[in-house]
Amino acid sequence: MNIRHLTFRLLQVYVAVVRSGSISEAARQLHLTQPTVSLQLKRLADTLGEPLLESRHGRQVPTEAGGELYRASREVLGRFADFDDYLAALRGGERGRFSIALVNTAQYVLPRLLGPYSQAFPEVDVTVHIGNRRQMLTRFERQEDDLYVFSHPPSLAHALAGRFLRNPLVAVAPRGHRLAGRERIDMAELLGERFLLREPGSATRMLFESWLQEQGLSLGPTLQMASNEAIRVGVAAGMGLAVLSEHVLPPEHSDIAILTVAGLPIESHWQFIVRRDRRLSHAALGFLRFAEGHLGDCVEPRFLSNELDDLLRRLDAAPVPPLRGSDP
Amino acid sequence: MNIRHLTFRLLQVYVAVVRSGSISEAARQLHLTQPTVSLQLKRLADTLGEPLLESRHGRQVPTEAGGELYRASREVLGRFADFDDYLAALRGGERGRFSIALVNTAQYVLPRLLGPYSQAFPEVDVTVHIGNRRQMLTRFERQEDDLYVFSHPPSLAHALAGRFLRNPLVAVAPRGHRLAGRERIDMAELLGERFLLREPGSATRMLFESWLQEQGLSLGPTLQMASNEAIRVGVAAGMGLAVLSEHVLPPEHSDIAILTVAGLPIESHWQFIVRRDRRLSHAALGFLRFAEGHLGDCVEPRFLSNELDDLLRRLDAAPVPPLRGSDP
DNA sequence: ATGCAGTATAGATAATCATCTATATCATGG
DNA sequence: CCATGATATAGATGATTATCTATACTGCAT
Repeated sequence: MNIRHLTFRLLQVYVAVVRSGSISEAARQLHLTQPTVSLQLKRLADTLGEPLLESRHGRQVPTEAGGELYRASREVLGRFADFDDYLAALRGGERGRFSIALVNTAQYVLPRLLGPYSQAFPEVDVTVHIGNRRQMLTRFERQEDDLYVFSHPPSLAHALAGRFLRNPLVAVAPRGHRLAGRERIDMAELLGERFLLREPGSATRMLFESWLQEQGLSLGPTLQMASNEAIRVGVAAGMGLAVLSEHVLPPEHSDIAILTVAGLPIESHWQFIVRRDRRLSHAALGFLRFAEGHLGDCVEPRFLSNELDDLLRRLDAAPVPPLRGSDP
Repeated sequence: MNIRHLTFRLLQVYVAVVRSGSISEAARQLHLTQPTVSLQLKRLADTLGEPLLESRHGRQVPTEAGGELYRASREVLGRFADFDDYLAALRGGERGRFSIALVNTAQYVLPRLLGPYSQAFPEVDVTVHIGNRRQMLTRFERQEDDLYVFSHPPSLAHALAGRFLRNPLVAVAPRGHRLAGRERIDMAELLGERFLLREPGSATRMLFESWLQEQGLSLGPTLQMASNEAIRVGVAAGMGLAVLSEHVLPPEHSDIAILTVAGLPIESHWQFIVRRDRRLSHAALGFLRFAEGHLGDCVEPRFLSNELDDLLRRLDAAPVPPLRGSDP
C-alpha cells in the first residue's frame, strides 16, 4: 500500500459508499456522478492493493480489508474533524495562548482585566511578563510577546497602539507631612526634601524626570529603590517623598498623603501595543476585544480612557503577515 | 480548512519538518529538494488556513495550531500504519476469514485438518457449511464459499480442483452377518438383502448407484436415512446392509463388519474446489497451503493422496480477478 | 562586512487527478 | 425474457500537484 496517494477526500467518498451500500447513492449524496465515484473506488483499491467492496444481493458490502479500512477511515476523519473544531476555537480566540508584557506599574491594574478574562476564556493560556520600561523595550524589540503595555510607547513604526487607562502620577508624602492638606503646593518647595526614585529605566522615573526638566527644576537628595511597593512603604515610613502612579496606592492609604502640587498629577496613559509585523495570536486579539468590551466593568471610572475600539479597527485593516508566521 | 486537499503525504512531510526542526533537513531525509518541502508546507498551511510553523532561533517550531496538527498527524499516520500491518497479515493469510463447504461425509475427516490449522492461525475465522452433494452444488453455483470439498466435482469450467484424500466406499454389515469374514463376496449375493441408503442428492448414494449401474445390478428392498451416522447405527442394529465411506466408521467398529465384495471398495477422492472467477481469500489460500504441508500429519497414511501442490501452482498462475472483487 | 546555511520565490514541466458525458455491461425482479 | 436500475469502461479536459533548477532574501557567526 502506497500511502502517498491516499487522500482524505478518497476516504470520505469510500465512507459514503460503505454507509449507503451503493455507489450511485453515494454519488448523489456527494454531488458527483456515479462514474466518478466508481473511479475513485478503483483508485483507492489500487493504492491499497486489496479489493474493498463486494456486491452482495445488489448492495456494496465491504470485504475483510474494506471493513478495516472503513474503521480506520472513520477514526481518521473523526480526528481531523476534531482538529477542525480546535482550529475554529483557536480562531475564535476561545483557546490558545498569548503573552503580554507589562511595565511594572501596570501590574497593579491589569489583573483586574486579566482575571475576568481568564474566567471567561479558561482555555486560553496567558503568560504575563513584568519588568521596567527598559526591559519591556528589549522584549518589544525582540518581538517576544503578543501584547505590550507601555505608558509611552516606543517608535510606532512597526506597531499599533491603543490607550485604555489613565495613569496619573502624583506626589506622595507621609501622612503627617507639613504640607499635607495644603492647596496648590509649588514643586520648588519640595526640592529640598529627599525623593525616593525608581531605578533608571523605569517609566515612572522617566516621566517624572522629563516633567521636572520641563519645569526647569532639579531634585535635591534622592534614594533609589527598584520597586513601587518599596517606595510606597518607604514614604509611609518617613524616608522621603516620591512621585508614583496613583494605581500604586491602595484604595485606603491612611499612612500616606497625596500632595496637591501645582502641575501634578502628571497625566499619562497606558496603552496596548501590538506589533504589526508579527501575526497577532487569535487569543491575544480575543483579549483585546474582551478588554474593549469589559474595561468599564473592571476599573474605576475615573481612570477610564478606552480607545481600544479604534485599535481593533486598525488591526482589522492591517495587512495580514504571511501564513507561515515570522521571526519573533 | 478544506479537507479535500489534504494528503497523507503532506502530513508525512509536515511531521518530518516538525521532527527535524528544519525544512532543509526534512528535505534531505525525504529525498526531496528544499523548495519542494517549503512549497508543500505552504500548501498545507493554506488548506488549513492557519500558520503552522515559526522560525525561532533558526529552528522551525510549530505554532499552537501546528502543534495540534502534529499530534493529529501522528495519530492518523499511526492508524494507517496499523492498517497496513493488518493488510499484510491479511495477505499473509494470518488473519481474515474464509468459508468452506463440505459434502456430508467429509465432516468425519476435515476437522483433523481444520483443528491444527486454526490452532496455527487463531486469527482466522473459519465458517464450515455441511450438507449433501446437491446442497453443496447449489452453494457452489451461487459462489457462496471460498472452498468446497466434493468427491466428484461439478463442471470445472469455472473452477480448479485438487485431490487430497482417498474416500473408499465399502459395504458394511452387522457383525454377525453370514458373509462377514468371507473372501470375494459377489455383490449379486447381497442384492436380496435390504440396503440402507442415503437420500437422493447424496454423493455417497450417487456413487454407489452409478457403480451398481456399471455392474448391471439393481437393488432389492431399500430404506432411506438422511445421515451416515443413522445408517451406521442401523446397520449395527441389523436393519440391513449399506455402502458407506470408510471414514464414517469409527477406528474400532466391533459391531460392524466390512464385507470384501468383489469390485469394492469404490474408489473416489475428495478434492478441494476453488472457483476461478471469485477471488480466493488470502486466508483460504493460507489454509490450502497449510493443508498441502500438514496433511500427512493429520490423516492416516492409507488415505493420503495429496495433489494440492499442483492445485496451488495452478492457482498462482491463474489470472487474478479485478480488485473490487466479484459477486459470490 | 562577509559569507554561509537556511528559507522563500519564480518559472517550468510532466504526471496525476477529479470530473464530466456517453456508452457498455450486469443483475434482478416482475 | 425483458425492462430497469446499478455499475463499469472509455475518452476527454481543465485543474492541481509534485517536483525540479535557478535565484533572491535573511539572519547568524565569524
